[in-house]
Amino acid sequence: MAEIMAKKELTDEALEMIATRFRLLADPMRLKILHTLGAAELNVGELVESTGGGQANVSKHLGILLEAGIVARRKDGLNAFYRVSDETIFELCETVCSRLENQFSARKNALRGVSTK
Amino acid sequence: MAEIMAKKELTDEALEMIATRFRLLADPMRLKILHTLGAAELNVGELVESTGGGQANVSKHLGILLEAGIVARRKDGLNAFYRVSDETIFELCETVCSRLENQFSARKNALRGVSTK
DNA sequence: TCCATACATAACCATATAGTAATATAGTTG
DNA sequence: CAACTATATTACTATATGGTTATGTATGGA
Repeated sequence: MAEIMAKKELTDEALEMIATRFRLLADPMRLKILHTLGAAELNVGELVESTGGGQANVSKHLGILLEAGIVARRKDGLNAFYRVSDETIFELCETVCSRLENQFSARKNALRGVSTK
Repeated sequence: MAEIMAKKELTDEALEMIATRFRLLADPMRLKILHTLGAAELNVGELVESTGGGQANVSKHLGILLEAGIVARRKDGLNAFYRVSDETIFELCETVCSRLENQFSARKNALRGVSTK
C-alpha cells in the first residue's frame, strides 16, 4: 500500500515544464485570443478586431501559443489562419472558472445580512 | 440552438481573474510547495527542508498561496502549519501533466527511426 | 514592376516578479 | 525579563514579460 500511495516524484525540470504551461495561460490577452478562437478558425485580422488588441501584440501572442503547440497555423495567401489545437486548455479554464464561481458564492453567502440596507 | 451554443461572454475582469489564478501556478517553487504538501499539513520549517528553498522565499510563496485561498494556515505556538485548501489545483496539475506526457509520446513516435544508430 | 495588404519580427520601455539578505515580530523557555 | 526559535516582512537586485512603434517579408493585384 505504501508504494501505491507513494507520491510521484517531480523533478525540477518537470516542475519547470508544468509552470511554463500554466504561464502560457496566465495572460488575459492570450486567454482572450483562445476564447475568441473557440472551435473556430480565424485569421490574424479577425482576431485583432475581435480582441481589440494591437496587430503586433496579437501576432506575438499567437507566436507564443503556436510554439507551445496550443494553436495551429494554416497559411492561405496573405492570411494566416489559427485554430486551437490543444483542447485541454478549455478543460483547464473550465476548472478555474468553476472554482472562481464557487469561491464567489461562498463569499457572497458569508456576507449575507451584513449590509445595513 | 443558437442561444445554447452561444459563447459565454468573458469580461476583461473575468479574464484577469482567470489569468491571475493560472499565474499562481506558473511558478516552479509554488508547485513544489503544493506538491510537497499534497494531502498533508506541514509547517514552514518542514517545507523549507523538503523543497530546499530559502526560508524567506518559502514563507513569501506561502503568503501568496494563502491570500489566494489555495492553502490554509493553522498557527500552533511558534509553528505555522499549512495545508492545501483548494483541491482543484491537483486537478489542474493532473490535466497539464497528462497533456505534457501525451505531447512527449507523440514527439517520440515522430522521431522513431530517425536516429542513425 | 510597383504598390497595397496581411502578418511577423525587432527594438524598446515599463512593469511585475522571484530570490536573497537583513530585520522585525511573536511565542517559548529558562 | 533575557535569550532563543519559527515565521513574516522589508528592501533590494536581477530577470522576465507585455505592450507599442517601427520595420521587414511575403503574397496578390493593377
